[in-house]
Amino acid sequence: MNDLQQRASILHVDMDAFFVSVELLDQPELRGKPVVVGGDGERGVVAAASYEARAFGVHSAMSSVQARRLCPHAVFLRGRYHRYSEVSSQVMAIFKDVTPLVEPLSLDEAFLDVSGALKLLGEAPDIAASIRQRVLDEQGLTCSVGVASTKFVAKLATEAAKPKASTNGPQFGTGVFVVEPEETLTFLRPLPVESLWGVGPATLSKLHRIGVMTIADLADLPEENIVAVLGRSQGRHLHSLANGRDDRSVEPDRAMKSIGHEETFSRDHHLRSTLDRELVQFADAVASRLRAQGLVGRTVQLKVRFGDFTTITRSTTLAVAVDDSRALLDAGRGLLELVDPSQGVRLLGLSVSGLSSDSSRQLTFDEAIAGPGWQEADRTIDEIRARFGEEAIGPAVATSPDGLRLKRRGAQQWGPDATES
DNA sequence: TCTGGGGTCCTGCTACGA
DNA sequence: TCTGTCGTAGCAGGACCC
Repeated sequence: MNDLQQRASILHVDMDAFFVSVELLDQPELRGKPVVVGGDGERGVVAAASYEARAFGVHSAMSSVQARRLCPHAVFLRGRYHRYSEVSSQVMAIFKDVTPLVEPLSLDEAFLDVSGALKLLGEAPDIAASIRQRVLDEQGLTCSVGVASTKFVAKLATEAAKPKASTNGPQFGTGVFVVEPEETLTFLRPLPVESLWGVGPATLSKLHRIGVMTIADLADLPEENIVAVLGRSQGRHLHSLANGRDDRSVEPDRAMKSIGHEETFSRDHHLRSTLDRELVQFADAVASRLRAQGLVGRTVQLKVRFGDFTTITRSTTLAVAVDDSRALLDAGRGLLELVDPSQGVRLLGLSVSGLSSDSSRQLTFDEAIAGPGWQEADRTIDEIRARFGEEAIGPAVATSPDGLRLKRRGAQQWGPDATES
């Protein structure tokens, strides 16, 4: 099968400035103004910037401090992960109405394989246009769509379709950009090599060192030269992409591989006892997400980032897969013992991998003898939260003057609160 | 003036059993 | 009995993505 001869039937849909656009839906008076969504603390980052803010050089992943300096008159909003998640589900539902083959990449992006819908709904570019219209009509949001015969070219095509920021305000994009199979190489070759998915700063500097600046440069080198520089797996992969070859299919049901929670503290912690209190809450957060998804995990990993930004991980694999907060906490505490926090810990994280469905869960020796103690307690907690709300019950260390403050996914997505002490 | 949180994937090393 | 090899699992770190 030659990828270049397939029909263009892969769509990549990307919402335009998604988090900002959702905020503008809820606060229309902010339209036309520079708006930045992200963490508001000293250690926060920008999650999304409106095209008006981008014109001042603000972009996502930039520190909030720097964004404020570049665009002091911008409206800064703290992100609302759950709201974005809710809107995302509605947008994804529109995609799934078109084809069951939808692979979400994040809250605001997905691949769609519409090859099965061509007979019924028309050519892929027409389907792309109708999806854009439906998202606008039903959700009031704009998106850009790339159409191609492979996933990564579709993703690059989306970039070409997107609006661009300028000092005269946002310049509208084409909305849909199509790369027909026979145009693939003409489209790819002039692009800078870092446009390829998987070329980040480290790989880019290796490629620059051997004179590779564009995708054409990479495509024209013998594969073994690239492999010598980047290693077998990455070298072969990028060489294939540069030549327009990508046989990855759209995978609608990708299983989750790990679940974790991590937080950067507003100031460094030097005491193990302080970190332990955080760990209690992380274990509660991770375990409750495991149970909510009917999963159990075996490998527990602790992540520690020190004040100087060096990061270490320590992990352990348990005899049996677990989903209870006590087991996660015990494992996490054992790993924390291996770490000396005296130099100052900036970030702590706890995650679980080696996931499987909880129906395959085995009883531990202790449970088999004494019955499921902590599991029972956790399930009771789940029931109380289901009836009375998430904050109805939680670890004692999570109590604050205004009640419980549980660690939850997205609660601190873009850095610690400005108000946090 | 630094650098979030959620992940995935790959590589290199070590240990271990066959 | 000793030594080498091979596959696999576990662990740590790093690169990358949005």
